[in-house]
Amino acid sequence: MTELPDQAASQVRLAAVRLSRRLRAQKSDDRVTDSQMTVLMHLSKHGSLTLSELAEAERISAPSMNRTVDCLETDGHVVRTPDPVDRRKTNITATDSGREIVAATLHKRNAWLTERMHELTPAERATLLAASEIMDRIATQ
Amino acid sequence: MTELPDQAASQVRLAAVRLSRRLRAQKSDDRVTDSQMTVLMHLSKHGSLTLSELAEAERISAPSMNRTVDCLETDGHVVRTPDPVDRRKTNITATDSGREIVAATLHKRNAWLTERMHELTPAERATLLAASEIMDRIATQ
DNA sequence: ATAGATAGTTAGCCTAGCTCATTAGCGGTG
DNA sequence: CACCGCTAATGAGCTAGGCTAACTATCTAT
Repeated sequence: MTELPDQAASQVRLAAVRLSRRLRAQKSDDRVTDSQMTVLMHLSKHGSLTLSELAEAERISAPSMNRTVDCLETDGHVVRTPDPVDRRKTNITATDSGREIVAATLHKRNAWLTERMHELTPAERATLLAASEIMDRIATQ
Repeated sequence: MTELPDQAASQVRLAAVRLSRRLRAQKSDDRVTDSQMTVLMHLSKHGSLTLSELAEAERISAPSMNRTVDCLETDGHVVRTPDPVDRRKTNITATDSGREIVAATLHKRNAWLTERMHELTPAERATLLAASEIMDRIATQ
């Protein structure tokens, strides 16, 4: 592994891409898309956030996040309220509808992966969980 | 973890999606896109394959794979040759140009992740590598 | 001979990322 | 106080890469 870092990276890359693709294919109902769901989760965890904060949290560009928030706003799952102090900023908050979706959708959304993880050995699950922490650190650093 | 399978799955899901997104953002030159590169790698490893075989290998639909192969063909990196035995089938083969790209691009493509993995401890790298095998198994099962 | 299955393809849709450019508001300096 | 440069949000338009539905050609089995 140390002598073949490229191949190790290649293997990790392929696995991450394939799993992510497979996860997206499991669309499990719903009322919101995957990226919208991520934003709603973030908002119900952290309360009101600005567009830039949301974009940075997911490491995507502000215009990309703007579109996602637009859709959520149109569907009534978030509201934009201008910041009273700095009027350039817009605070984005989940509505009751948005919070309700998070509560209702979370386990449905993860059902496929949860089931797959059930079929693993405890050691494999532990490895996966440990790795997910590392992957997230790499991805958001 | 066993008592909170949804949260474990959620963590793994987020990590996979975020890492995959981050990886895609590292586009590193080039002459081919990410999915084209994956196909070329597959072809140079396994020789001639049909469209369906390629689609199944990556667990995507035939039309999706068809588009990727179209682009590769237009750019001269693969050729389609009708199967002499079963004329419904089309064998897809990498050209010299395609193989050359695989050789030249592999390490560039993984440079970002390779570098990140270098910053990990050996134990973390081992965890990541072990997890990638599990993730790939889940994704392609 | 024909009916059904299979392989590839075309057309058209969707999600979700991006850059570039614009508008509005903020803060500091001549 | 006027202006300049920075920041926040947004609009426009592009791209990659998934999908389904529907068509054609071919094969296979009855």
